Amino acid sequence: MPEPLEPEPLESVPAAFAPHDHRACETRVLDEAADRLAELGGRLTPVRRRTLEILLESHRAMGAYEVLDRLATEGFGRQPPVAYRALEFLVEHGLAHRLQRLNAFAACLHPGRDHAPAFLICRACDALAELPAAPVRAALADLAADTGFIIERATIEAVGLCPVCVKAAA
Amino acid sequence: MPEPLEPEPLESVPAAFAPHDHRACETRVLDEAADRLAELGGRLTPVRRRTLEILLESHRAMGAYEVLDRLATEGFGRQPPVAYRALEFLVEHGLAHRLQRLNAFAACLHPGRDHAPAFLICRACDALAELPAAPVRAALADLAADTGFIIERATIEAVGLCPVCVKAAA
DNA sequence: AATAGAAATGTAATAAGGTAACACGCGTTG
DNA sequence: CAACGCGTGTTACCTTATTACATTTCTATT
Repeated sequence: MPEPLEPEPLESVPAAFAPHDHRACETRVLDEAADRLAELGGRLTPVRRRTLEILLESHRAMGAYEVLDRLATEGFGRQPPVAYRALEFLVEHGLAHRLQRLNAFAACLHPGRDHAPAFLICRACDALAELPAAPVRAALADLAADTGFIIERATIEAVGLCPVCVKAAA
Repeated sequence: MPEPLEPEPLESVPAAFAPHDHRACETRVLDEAADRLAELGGRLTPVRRRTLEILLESHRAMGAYEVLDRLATEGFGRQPPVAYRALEFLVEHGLAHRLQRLNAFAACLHPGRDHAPAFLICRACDALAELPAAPVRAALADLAADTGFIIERATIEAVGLCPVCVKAAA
């Protein structure tokens, strides 16, 4: 049964992996994005806004060219830089993430100040969950500290099966 | 994969970040590779062996096309699949790693020991260190377990400055 | 030794991902 | 009104990776 939606759910099961009111999800993120850009000074132009909406339509990571196709059919430019620039803008302003493993992008569901999540990617349904990764990063920082290496950015991405697909497989 | 793990002679500063007898380093890995393949049944053919040697020549991650150029000038095929297949073989047999963040490959310096290391990549000198990542993975597994997600593979890569370049910068 | 089948190697062709360089239009602002 | 920065669009090109298929080499039998 669909779970009731709480205002600020500290999801023990990320929303990506469970049925939820996705419309609300989108709206919330778009609102937050506007706020955030007001603070930071960035402009949420039509292409950029549409790009974010496209990313938000599913809990999936999308390739730049997939986004581009969508933009092109909606009357925006059809050359790669159009998508890359919009995506880069979103990433720079903390509104989207870039997933290295997939060479793909996803909307950021929790735009916030210092925000460096880990990702869980379901290989069966492509669902993508964004987890607070503080403990993981701490562990990594510990290791690195011993070596004298200074971490500037770290990528933590896991591929596997989400709860839904685990059940489906059984 | 479930292999007896010898006590790891873990350098507190990975060899990649410090001067060391690299010739010995190469020889050791090549020997271990041969052993490992004898067990597993893989064949270390000329292209494959040469590919591993090329990766071993530096503590860096190399692009597939960089490897391919080397192979081609040495008389092997000059089409991409030549390099990709050899690299894929090495990765499958635990003799090399694929770095997602860089779209690149590196020789595995500890074949058979820690099959799932974390990587530290120096953005200044491209040095690459391979660290046992058990604690990091444990932390990640913890997070994932709460969600019911089953991790099959995880990528943990950090970019920053190695000790040598930190000093150089100062 | 002969040979069928599997494994490995090679090729060409193309897909997918990404960047550089430049032109135009639009709002600010001096 | 310039002059400017910024955003958007374009063309052209580069890098990375895969598909499909032909050929050679190994290996395990007879």
